[in-house]
Parts: sequence; structure tokens; C-alpha cells
Amino acid sequence: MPGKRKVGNLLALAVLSLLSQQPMHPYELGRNLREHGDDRSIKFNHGSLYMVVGQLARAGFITEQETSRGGQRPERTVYALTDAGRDELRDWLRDLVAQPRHEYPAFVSALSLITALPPSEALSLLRARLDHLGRQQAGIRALIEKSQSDGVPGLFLIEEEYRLALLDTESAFTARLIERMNDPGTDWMGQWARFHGEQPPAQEKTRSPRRKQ
Amino acid sequence: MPGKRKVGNLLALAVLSLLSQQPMHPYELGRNLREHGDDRSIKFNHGSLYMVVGQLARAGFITEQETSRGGQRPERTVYALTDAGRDELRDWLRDLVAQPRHEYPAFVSALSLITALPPSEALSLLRARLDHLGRQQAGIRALIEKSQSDGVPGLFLIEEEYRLALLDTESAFTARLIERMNDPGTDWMGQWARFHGEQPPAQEKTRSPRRKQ
DNA sequence: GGGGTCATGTAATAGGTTACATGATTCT
DNA sequence: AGAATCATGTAACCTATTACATGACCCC
Repeated sequence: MPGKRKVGNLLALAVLSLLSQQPMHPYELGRNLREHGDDRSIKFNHGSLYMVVGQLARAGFITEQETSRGGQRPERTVYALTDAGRDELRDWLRDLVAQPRHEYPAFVSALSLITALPPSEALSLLRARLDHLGRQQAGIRALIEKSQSDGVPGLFLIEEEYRLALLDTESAFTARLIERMNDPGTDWMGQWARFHGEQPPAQEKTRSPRRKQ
Repeated sequence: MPGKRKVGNLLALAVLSLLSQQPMHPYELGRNLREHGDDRSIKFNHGSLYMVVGQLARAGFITEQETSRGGQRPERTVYALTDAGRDELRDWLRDLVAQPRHEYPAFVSALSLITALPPSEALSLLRARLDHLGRQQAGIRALIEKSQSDGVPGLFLIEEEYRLALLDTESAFTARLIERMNDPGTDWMGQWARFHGEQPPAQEKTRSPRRKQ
């Protein structure tokens, strides 16, 4: 429903945002993204950056401003935001904040197929995940505390706080899943064992109670 | 770190899983994915399906079994899982369950750049999001209840429950963010207003307290 | 002064999405 | 019978990731 953007990669949004502060050449964009840790929130790699900059230029959101300054370095081009680019930045961001969209986290996929594993193995894998999650949580907590003690205003930590909240939820869910599997009251292990290894029945899933036949 | 898979698209995992139950031709795979609502957990579109099937075949995880049955329909090819494919399915799934990996949800990106919007606008956009989230939550709750009353075992609803848990977290976080913005004690709106519209300072973000200079 | 790594970018390849094509079935 | 929809796939086009290239600076 939300009409396609000319340039869809979120990396482009970060580029627009940086250029809204001052003109830069691509490499500088990359440096800023890394230094400010934006690459934790937005997938970034060298190649994609140049691609995205090219797309933005073709779409008229940014323009070359000057070119080939500096001694004998390989010809760098400085880009600046256009008015259209400024509009796109605002509009895109508005959309992103206001409109949640359906996403596909890997763990959702994993859960939807997990019954293909034998139940006892699934249990131990879930325990391993819980372990790793704990480490990640600790990492983010440390990061937040360090930033705070470095005087970074709380405003600039919200995305890490959000990420942490997601991790907490995932941990809690995983732990609860393990419990439910072990709880004989739910008979999950029984169902699981019955489905596992049988051919057709793993079919009968979520919706669509098999039309009449 | 986790060595690249020959075929990386999660849709391929779903294909392996379906073929582990019985051989099928691609269109049938698609029908099953849709009918069982797997397309809520795994991104799916017609074109990608054929691509992925091709990749799996080249990688030796599946093979053509028979071809061109049926009257004058356009030549359909039935694929079956190979032993290598069965191994890959298990191994991939194990990895996916046990190892959480860094992801990039759109809302994290949005939060990391949200200060580019004027604070009052951000507030109303967040309220709008909260609204949409509420609707999505209601939708999933309804789906789960309907499935339960249709007799679908709880085991097959875990991925929807997990998704719901994520939504709940996002809602709570968003609501709390709105509160904190309105709380004069935090002075977020003050900081925000100061950063917003100023050129360089929106720089000073998360990590890296600007090396000495 | 030669071996790394920084700075800067281009090109080749692989991956994924959209559009196109066409016989069969069903609806009105 | 013509329109819509299903069934089935191929091809064209974008996007994104990896690999390649090369002068400058920095370290011991």
C-alpha cells in the first residue's frame, strides 16, 4: 500500500540524514556511519553505499557539488542534498515512524519450522539460544551504561534501549517455551513426537482447517 | 562467522521442509506455503520460489523426480529431497534456533534517525504508530483464538504468539517513549529542540566520544 | 624501504522482484 | 461465448554483495 520509494534501501535514509547536515563525499559518509555506530541500526557495507549514492543522485535527491579536490587522491565527489531530497527525508521518516510494517525476523521463521527437529534436540538448542541472548543483552547494557557515563544524552540511546527491550522479550519467550515443553500438562512433547517423523500431518498448521473433503 | 550456506534465502528452508514430507512440483509448494500461512513467517513471492528451487537443485539438495505429467499443462517438474538436502534442513534449522543473529528491524532505524524530525511532529507520529500497533495486536489475537477454536494444537501457534509478544513490547516501548518525551523531568524535548535544526551537533551520537582533538 | 592498512572507487557476479506469457477452468 | 481466475513457468530488470585496483601514509 505505501507507494514504492524511488530508492528503498534504508541506508539511503541515513545518507540523506547525514547530507542534511552538510555536504560530503561518499567515503566521508561511510566514516560517519561507522563512527557514530549507525551501522548497528542500518545495514551497511562499502559497496552498497556507493550504489545507494548513485541511486539517490539519479533520483534527484542529491547532486554533485564539487569534484576532484585534494592532492592525487582518486577523485572524490562531494554531494549535497537537494530540496527534493530534504522532502524525501522527512516524508520517508514520517512514514517509517508512523506505520509499522510486517517483518520477518529469523526466529519467527525458525519457530514456524521447529517441529521438523526432534523435540529433545529442540530443547537443548533453545537453551543454547537463551545463553547467547544473555550475552547479547549484557553487551547492550554495557554499551548503554558506557555511553551514559560518557555523557551521551539519553535521547540518542533510544534505539539501543528498544533493541534491548526486544531481546528481553525474546529471552522471556524462549524461557517460557522451554517450560511449556517440559510441562506434562500441555502434552506438547507428546504432540511433537507424534507429528515428528510422520509424513503428511505436519501439514495441518495455523489457519485454513483443510476445506471440506 | 557462521559459514555461508549455499542457498541463503529462508524460503529455501521452507521448501526443504515441505519436500521432507513428500515430493512436489513448485506450484504445489507455493500453494502449501500460502494455505498454511507460512507466508506470514517467511517472505514469499511467486518469482522467488522458482529461483530458490533452481538454486536448491544446483546445490544438490533436491532433484527432479519426474517431469511433464498431466494433460497439456505447461510441463511441471516434481522435485524430491536428497540426503544432502535432509542434512542441510536439519543443520540449518539447528543453527537458526540456537544462534540469534543481529537484525535490522525498520523501527530501530527509524528511532536512530527520528531526531531529524521536529519533536512535536515525532510525538504525533508515535501516537499514530501506537494506534496501528493496537490493530495488529488485535488481529493476531483473533487469529490465535480462531485457530484454537478450530482445534489447531498450541504447538503450531508458537510463532504467532512470539510475534504477538514482540508487538506487545513495541507498543509498551512506544507508549513509554511518548511519556518520557512529555515528562519535563527528562528534558528530552529541550535537548531535541536544541539538536534539531542545528547543523553539526546531531553528529554526537551513541558510541565514540569524538577522539581527542 | 618494504609490509600493512587507509582512502577511494569501479567492476563483476549473484540474488530477488516484477512483468510477461499462455493453456485450462469456471463463472455469468 | 467472453471474462475472470487458476495453474505454471520464463525472462527482463533491478539491487546488493564481493572482488578487484591503486596511490598514499604509517610503522619498525
